[in-house]
Amino acid sequence: MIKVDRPFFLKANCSIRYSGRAESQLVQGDYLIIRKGDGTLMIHGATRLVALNYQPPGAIMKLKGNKLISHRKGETIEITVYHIEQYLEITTWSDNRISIKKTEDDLRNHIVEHIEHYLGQKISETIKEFQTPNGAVDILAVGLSQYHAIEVKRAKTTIQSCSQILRYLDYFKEIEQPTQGWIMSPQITQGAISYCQKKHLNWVEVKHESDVSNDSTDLKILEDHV
Amino acid sequence: MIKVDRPFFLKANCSIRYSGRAESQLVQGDYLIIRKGDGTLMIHGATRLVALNYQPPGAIMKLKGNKLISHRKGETIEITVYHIEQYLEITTWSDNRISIKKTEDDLRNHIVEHIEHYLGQKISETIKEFQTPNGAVDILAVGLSQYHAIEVKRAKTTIQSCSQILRYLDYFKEIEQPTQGWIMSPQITQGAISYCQKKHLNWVEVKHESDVSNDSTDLKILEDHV
DNA sequence: AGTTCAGTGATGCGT
DNA sequence: ACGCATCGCTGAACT
Repeated sequence: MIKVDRPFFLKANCSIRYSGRAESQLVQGDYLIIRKGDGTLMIHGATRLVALNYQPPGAIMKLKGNKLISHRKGETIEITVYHIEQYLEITTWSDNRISIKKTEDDLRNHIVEHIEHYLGQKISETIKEFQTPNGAVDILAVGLSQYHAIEVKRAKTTIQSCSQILRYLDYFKEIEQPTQGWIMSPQITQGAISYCQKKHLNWVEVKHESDVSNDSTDLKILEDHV
Repeated sequence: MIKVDRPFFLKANCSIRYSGRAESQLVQGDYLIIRKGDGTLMIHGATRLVALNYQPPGAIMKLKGNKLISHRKGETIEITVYHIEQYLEITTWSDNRISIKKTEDDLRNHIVEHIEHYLGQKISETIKEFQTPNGAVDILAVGLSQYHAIEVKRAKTTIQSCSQILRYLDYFKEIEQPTQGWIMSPQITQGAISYCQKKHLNWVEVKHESDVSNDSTDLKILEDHV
């Protein structure tokens, strides 16, 4: 008997029906089903990272005959179980989080620390996450004659980042505050470059601090050898 | 002994280190590790839908002492295993895909079929996925005096969808082709409405075909039983 | 509760 | 391979 209120691992021959924001069906087959203590439900097929069907934390599961029914905020997953191959209750399960580096936040902090270097001019003040009605500017830098609205991307900048900053510039235009738009990222796509040129946005290549310090380590080794 | 070339389920006390696009560490604890035949790797904690650490299809796994090392395109996950609680090889595992409805494509097709109704005027031609240098317009409708560039969203429209269509309008402005921008979706955010007004974009409320014909009665019956 | 945005986003489809 | 948009995105932060 499956206890649906505890975390479990289930390998079963089953078929799945989902209804909610969208609707989907999965033909009968052997799938892997995991349910976590917080209500999270995942049905995984043999390939791919993302689950075939899923429900985020908060779902309630019930067993009716050979059907497992999970429900959350108007969304329902119905698992019709034909054969159970493996059923395993998961007892001890840690709930730690990863500590992560090289995020956009890291890069933003690095840029703020070296803002005059990257903008190539005197800056009197920088504000992170400056709120506008059209969203928050990553970094707002106050120069002598104008503002600088800077959008930071941790990886490759695409054309939608250009749009993002244009929305912020719309606001500064409204309040008649001269502002230059900037994008700072390690990489940028060709389409974004073209669009930047048309819209008079500047792009500056920046590196993550850890990548920079790796370079300097190489340099030190080089120096030692010289 | 863990066979790293076959799909497996592993419950283990371990610690994880990830290095690649970003870097992360996960303190020692009891986690659930799944590896699929295509190389997919997931490390799941006790809560949340998304994995703590993961690798998409294509990763190669090797066992070195008590370390499981998975590598893919300059990205490495290192699992230091201290104690194995459960190890299970997953033999039969189906690789079917879900068939899904109420996608953006469904909605787009529905709109095209009733384009004159939704635009309230005579339309001589519609083109799906019309290519511009700034991206593809969902629906381009040719009216008597001007074009209509329509962005379709399956659910709630946010401010970034407005930006998207503005990029396409930039192109039509460049080629001096008068074009009206439209957003069609079941819902829209307040911020998007404001920005639409400023930018002279129109929003039209549209419903998914299945919602209109209210044939989701079977779901309601299901919910009643839950 | 609503809105916006980051993400190791992943995934698919186009060039 | 790169570029771009969608996703039942999820999750988090802030209003």
